[in-house]
Amino acid sequence: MSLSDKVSFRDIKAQILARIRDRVWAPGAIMPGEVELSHEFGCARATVNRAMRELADEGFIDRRRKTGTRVNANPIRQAKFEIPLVRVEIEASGAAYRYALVSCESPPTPDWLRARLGLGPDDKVLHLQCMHYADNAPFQFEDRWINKATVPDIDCSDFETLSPNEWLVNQVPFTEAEISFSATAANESNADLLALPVGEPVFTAERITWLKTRPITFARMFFGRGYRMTTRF
Amino acid sequence: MSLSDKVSFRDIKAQILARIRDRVWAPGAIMPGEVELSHEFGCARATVNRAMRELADEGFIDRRRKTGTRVNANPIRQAKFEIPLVRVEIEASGAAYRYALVSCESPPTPDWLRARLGLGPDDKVLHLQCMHYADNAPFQFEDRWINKATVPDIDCSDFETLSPNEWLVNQVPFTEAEISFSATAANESNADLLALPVGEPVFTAERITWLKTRPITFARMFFGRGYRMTTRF
DNA sequence: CAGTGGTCTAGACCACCAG
DNA sequence: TGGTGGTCTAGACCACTGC
Repeated sequence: MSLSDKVSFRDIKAQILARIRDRVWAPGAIMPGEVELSHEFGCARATVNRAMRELADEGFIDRRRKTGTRVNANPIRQAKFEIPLVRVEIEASGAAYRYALVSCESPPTPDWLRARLGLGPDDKVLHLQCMHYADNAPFQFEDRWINKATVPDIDCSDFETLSPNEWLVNQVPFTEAEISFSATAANESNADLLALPVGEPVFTAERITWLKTRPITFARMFFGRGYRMTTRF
Repeated sequence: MSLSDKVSFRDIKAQILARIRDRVWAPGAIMPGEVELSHEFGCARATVNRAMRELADEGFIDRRRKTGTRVNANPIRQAKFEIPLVRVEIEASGAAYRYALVSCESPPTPDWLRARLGLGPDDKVLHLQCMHYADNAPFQFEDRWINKATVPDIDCSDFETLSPNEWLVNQVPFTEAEISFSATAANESNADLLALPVGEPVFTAERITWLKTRPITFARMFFGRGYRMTTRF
């Protein structure tokens, strides 16, 4: 490191984090402003700004105009989970991926779904169920409803060999999504498909997507035994 | 909007996203470079840079020197979950929070824990179990091990009224964390505390934290019936 | 009103890497 | 080796908000 080296926003982030960790600036306390720090570190204010902005995004500090920047007392750390396609997730684990369509039909729209997605009285839906296997072991059972009003050119034949998951990604962009995770008990239909006893705990994901304000699809995904969703930071 | 208004990186992000959504730039295709876009939008390159950098962070595009920027074919969208303190989570829901210590002791370190945390043969641990209630209903059962080598000044008396969760946040900063979620079956000890039948599905979180390379704590958190972790984007 | 963060600019140099 | 993204600078003006 020579004197001519420019100071990077990464160095500044690390410095600030170290000072927070070592309680140089106590939780809840105001820390120096951008101008002061840029003098101390001998760099431009923009550089300090980027460092502090990223720290704020990551939940370490709280920034407010006029008041200044405060060290976050209860760091609401946020965990990021990557949500890849099932196929990609399975292939990344080194296993062979296999897809199978279980059923596909166009039933009358159930009331609960109408309520959940905010569908109009005449909106039709497609209902399909399919399986994703990893090395021929059941990995995920997918139970999906698709709004025909938003996705008109759709037909069960589309899903003979391609998962709806992937078909939708390629055909219908979405702008909003809601995901939730929970633990449910295997019922008769998914216990059978996942090769589990009825009542067994199943890691379950629900996902709704919209294009602007128009609902596209509602999906429930039931994962096979022992599934874990993990992240590090 | 007047001609004199400066172009914001937000506008540019929105524009680019719209073009990706509308397949103006197809998935997998190279999109124009920063210089070209800055001319088109009539702004500085730095502004385009910030817009594109954020889109890259969010997983929409893939940037490489020399090659240029590519629209991501399989958008590995990442879901961010906020991981607040249990107390904060409960209070935010409008419920009254209550904490209760179930047990606290210093047993011989179990081998599985030694392996899991990479503890040395002489490292001692503290084991404690506690409950978090929301409006007096069981919300979360916490089963935690703390490494005394990393956290020397620790004693069961610290946790009579303050949850270990909160104590650690205030006393011991961490640098690394690993979190994983799964669905498990209630066993006899947690079924009783959570007021659930044995075998009932339980949403379960495991968390390990380190200070640099030294393990601090391993915790398992079992959530009461119907718990959901939700996010939107 | 005044102080702090938020953003944009114009220009510069650097780092990486495909051809 | 040239082209593209990555970053820093110095300066400017704006926007929000506590006093």
